Amino acid sequence: MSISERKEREKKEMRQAILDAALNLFREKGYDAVSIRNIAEAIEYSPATIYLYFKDKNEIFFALQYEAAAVKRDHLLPVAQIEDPWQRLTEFGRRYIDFGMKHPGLYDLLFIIRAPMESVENQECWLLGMSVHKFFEDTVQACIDARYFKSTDAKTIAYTLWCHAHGLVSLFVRDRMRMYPPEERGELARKSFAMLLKMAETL
Amino acid sequence: MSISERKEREKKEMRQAILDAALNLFREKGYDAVSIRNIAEAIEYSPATIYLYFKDKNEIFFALQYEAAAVKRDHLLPVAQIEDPWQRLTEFGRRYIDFGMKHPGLYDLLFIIRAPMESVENQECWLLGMSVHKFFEDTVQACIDARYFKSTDAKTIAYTLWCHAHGLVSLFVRDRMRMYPPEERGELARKSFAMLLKMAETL
DNA sequence: AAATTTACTGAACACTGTTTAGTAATGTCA
DNA sequence: TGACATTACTAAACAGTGTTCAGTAAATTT
Repeated sequence: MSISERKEREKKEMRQAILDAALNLFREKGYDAVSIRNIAEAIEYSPATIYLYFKDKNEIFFALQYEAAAVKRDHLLPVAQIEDPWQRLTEFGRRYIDFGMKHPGLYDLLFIIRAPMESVENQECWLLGMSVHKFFEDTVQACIDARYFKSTDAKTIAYTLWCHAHGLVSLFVRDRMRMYPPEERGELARKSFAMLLKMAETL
Repeated sequence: MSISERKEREKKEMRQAILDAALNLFREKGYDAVSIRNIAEAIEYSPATIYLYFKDKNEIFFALQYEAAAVKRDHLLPVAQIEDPWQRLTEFGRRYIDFGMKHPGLYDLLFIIRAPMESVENQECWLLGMSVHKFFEDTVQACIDARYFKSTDAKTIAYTLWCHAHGLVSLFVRDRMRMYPPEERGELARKSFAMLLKMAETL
């Protein structure tokens, strides 16, 4: 059955080609500014062809969101190797912010864009994101167990750290740091992260 | 010149009617989901009429952004009455978060939606926002002067506090707290704000 | 009363997401 | 090999979008 195998492979390639083109366009112009016709033109097929591979424009979005979640996981999970929980937590935070800065388009996709949460694709994405979030909360708990924190409220600690990191990245990604000169922004973010760590040590 | 006065008044009323209708629709359905035709229908005029009062759809957005900035200022600036800088700062933070929770549509308009920043309307909005931000940074500086903080890096402290508050609000506004049961979210946000204040005391 | 200015609109243009009917090529099987 | 079925794709259409413009009817000025 080599023929049907080739067909299936080609189908996957086509699907991926659509996703690649879509991601490039989304990153350049944003989700709403990209039309199905734009994507179709980029892959040199008719708009209707896209609908043979994706139910609608949303489903393309969901598939990309899943890809973004996978990239994020791969960016973060290497820290699982770090034994010391406090070091693991700080490196996790550093990498979380680094992911957002390096892939603003993906971060947008995952945490900022207003998106309906329905499809199967998206449920997988959700589960993936949840597992990373659980790893994060577990690391906070490990810090508590190792007496790095006096507080024992792991959930609130994790959420508070997350708020800071998300706030930092999304102010950056959505260009709400105009009051700070461009060349200072990176430095300010780094200083703020360091300040948060200092503060967190007193928890 | 009572006639021309009436005309000018009517012109302002029409402009405001368009803005009111647009804001209602934007809050219900989001910026992109609202069409000029929807707004026109709401005020019972033809779509073309809208263009006599606004250059394009973006300019309606800018005008609303300015209104949002004014609402935010009115929500926050009463704390200027509070003498003690630390109390002033904490109440400012509480109100900032409160504003975001109470007016998610306006918060979105101001800090999340990807928006080109060009028009005159928008420049006024920017100046308004800057003045509130300056008040915030001044309050942090006042806390430093009153020895509430050991650190003297007002800018980084202000930015760090802002990151947390913005992260907290925007995770809420953009519905990224699904891992926490709905009835716990408010409580978690309150706890996190309290935790940040506790941490900030050690700065 | 005539001329001008104002406020508004219908209809069009080029775009959007999506559906449908149809085509041309490929794969299957007698 | 020839007939049939499936696959992969598309042109064209539908209803929607932001926006423009020629035209109109009413209000105001002369």
